[in-house]
Amino acid sequence: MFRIGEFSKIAQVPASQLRYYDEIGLFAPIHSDRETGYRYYSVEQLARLNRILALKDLGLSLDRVKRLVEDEVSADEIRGMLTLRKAQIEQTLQAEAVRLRAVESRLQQLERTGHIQDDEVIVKSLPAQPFLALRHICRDLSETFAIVTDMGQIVPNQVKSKALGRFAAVIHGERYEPDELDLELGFLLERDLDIKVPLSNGREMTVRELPPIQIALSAMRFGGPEKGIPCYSAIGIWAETHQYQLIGPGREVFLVPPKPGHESEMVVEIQFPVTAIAA
Amino acid sequence: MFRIGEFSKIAQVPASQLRYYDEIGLFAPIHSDRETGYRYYSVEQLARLNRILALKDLGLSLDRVKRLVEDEVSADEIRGMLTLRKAQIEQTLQAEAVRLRAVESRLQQLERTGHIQDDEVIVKSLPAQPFLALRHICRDLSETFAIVTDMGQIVPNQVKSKALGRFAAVIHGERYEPDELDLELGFLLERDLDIKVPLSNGREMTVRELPPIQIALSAMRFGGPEKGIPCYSAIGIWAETHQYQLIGPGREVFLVPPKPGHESEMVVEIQFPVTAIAA
DNA sequence: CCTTGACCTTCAAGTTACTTGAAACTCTAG
DNA sequence: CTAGAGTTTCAAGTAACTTGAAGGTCAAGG
Repeated sequence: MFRIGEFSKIAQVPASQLRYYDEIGLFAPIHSDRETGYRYYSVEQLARLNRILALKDLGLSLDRVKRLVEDEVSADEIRGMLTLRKAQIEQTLQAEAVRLRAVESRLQQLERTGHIQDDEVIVKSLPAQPFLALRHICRDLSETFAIVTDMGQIVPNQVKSKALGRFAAVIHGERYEPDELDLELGFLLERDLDIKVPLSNGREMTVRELPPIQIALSAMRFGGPEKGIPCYSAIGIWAETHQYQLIGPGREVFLVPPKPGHESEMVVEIQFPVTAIAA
Repeated sequence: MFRIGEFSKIAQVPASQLRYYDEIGLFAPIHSDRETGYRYYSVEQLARLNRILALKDLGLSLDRVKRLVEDEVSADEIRGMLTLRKAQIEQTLQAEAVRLRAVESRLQQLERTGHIQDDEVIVKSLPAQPFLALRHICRDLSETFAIVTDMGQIVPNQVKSKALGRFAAVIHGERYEPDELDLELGFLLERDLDIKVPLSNGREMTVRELPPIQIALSAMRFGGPEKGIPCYSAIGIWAETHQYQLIGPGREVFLVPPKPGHESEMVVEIQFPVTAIAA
C-alpha cells in the first residue's frame, strides 16, 4: 500500500489527477483512512489505472472511459465509439495539416516580405438558400439598371419583409465576357416561398434553391463595380497559392446596397465555390 | 450598421461569440447605444474580425491574437510565435497519427477476437536517477541471494532513508544467458550521493547515474521470477506490433520486495528502453 | 518526547473559449 | 397597439484538470 505521492511516482500520474479521479468516481484508492482522509493505493490498482489511461489516450472522454471500465459495454457499442473516434481523429489530422500549411505560408510570407499581411480572402461555407431571381444576359448596362431598380420597387411589396433577404447576383457564364454577362439577379429569401413576381418589362422572377457551397472563398468589395478587379484577383491568387480550384458560378451579395449619390458606400460580398486540389 | 444578429449572419460567427469578444475587449462593436445597450457593427469591421479569426484559426490563443492585432508586435516575435505554433502542430499531428494507429489496432482486435483486452504494457518516460549498485555476473543463485540479503541489511544503515529509493536491477548482457546473467543490483537513490558501500563479500557498491529513458515500455510482474516470462514476452510482442525496437538494457524495479514466506506478493516493474522504428 | 519538514487533507477558484438559460427590455411589421 | 422576434445583462455550465490556502498527519533525527 502506497500513499498518494509514492503511487503517483510509480504510475507517473500527478497526485492532483489521482485526487480528481477519486472525486469523480473514476478511480478510487483501495483504502481511505476514515480518521485522516489519507488515500492508500495498492500496486494491483495499477492495472485498472493503466487501462483507464490507455482508453483516455485514445482520446475518449473520462465519461466514456468510466462507462467502458465499469459497466460492461457491448462490443457493438465499443465498436461504435472507436469508429466514431477514428473518424474524429482523421478529421483532426486533416484540419491540423491545413493549419500547418497555413502557418507555414505565413512564415514564408514573413521571410519574404518582413511582415504579415491580413488576408482579405476568407473561407466559409454557405447553406442552401432560396433565391427569387431572374436570369438575364446583360448587354446593355442601362437595361440592367432598369431591371434592378424595378426589382427594388416591386419585390418588397410582394414578399413579407421577414422572408426577404439581401439583393444578390449569381454570375453564370464560363468565362468573363464583358458585353454578354450572364447574370441571375434577385433577392435571397429566408424561407422557401412559392411565388412568381412579374416585372414591368414583362418578364417574371421565379424562386429556385441556390445549392449549398461546402467551401467558398469570400471577399468584400467596398464600393462600386470599378473596385471589383482587386477582389476577384485576390480570390484567384488566394485559390492558386492555397491549391484550390474554382468549381462553379460566383455570387455577389449586396450587404450595403448602393444608394443614389452614395454608391461609394456600397459593400458587396463576393463568393466563389471552390474545392481543394488533391495533393 | 447592423445589429448583432445580422452581423453574425454575414460574418458566420455566432452572436454569443461576438458578445464574448466584446466582453474580453478583443473586438468591440463600432457603436453601442447608451440607452438600450444594443451593439451596432459596420461591414468595415469585418476586416478586423476576419483577421482575428484567421489568426485564431492558426491555433493561437485569443490572448496572443489580441496582442497581435492591437499592439504592433515585432516581426521577430511573430516569427517566434508562428515557429512555436508550427512545432506544436507537428507534434499534434504525430500524436494524432499514433492515436489513430492505436484506435485502428483496437478495432482490429475487436474484429478478430470480439472484445478488447487491456494492454498490460504501457509507455512511459523515465528520468535519470542515481543508482547505488554492484555489477555482478550471476552464476550461482544462492550467491546472488546472499548478496541481495547483504545489501538489504547494510544499505539502509549507510544511507539516509530520505535518499533511499527502491531496490532495482539492471539487466546487462546482450542476450539472455541463463547461467551467466550479467546483473547490476542495488538501490535507486532520490539524491546524488558520493558514497561507497562495502559488502561482506569484500566487494563494494558504487553510485552511478542511470541514464534517462525517453521511451520505455513498462510491465508489472506480480510474483516471483517464475512469473517473468509472460511479462517479457508481452513487452516483446507489444514492441513488435507497435513498431518499436529495444535499444538498451532492461531494468527491474522492486515495488513490493519479496518477504520470506510471501514471495508471491512481490511486485516488480520491468522497464525496457525502446525507440520507434522509422516508418 | 519533541520538533521539523515533508506529505497529506479539503475546499475554492482559476484555466479556455465559449454556450446556454433566465428575466427583462427593445424593435418593427402588420 | 400588439405580438413576436431580437436584444440586453448576468450567472452558471463545460472538460479535465491545476494551483493555492489553511490546516492536519507522519516519520526521522536529536
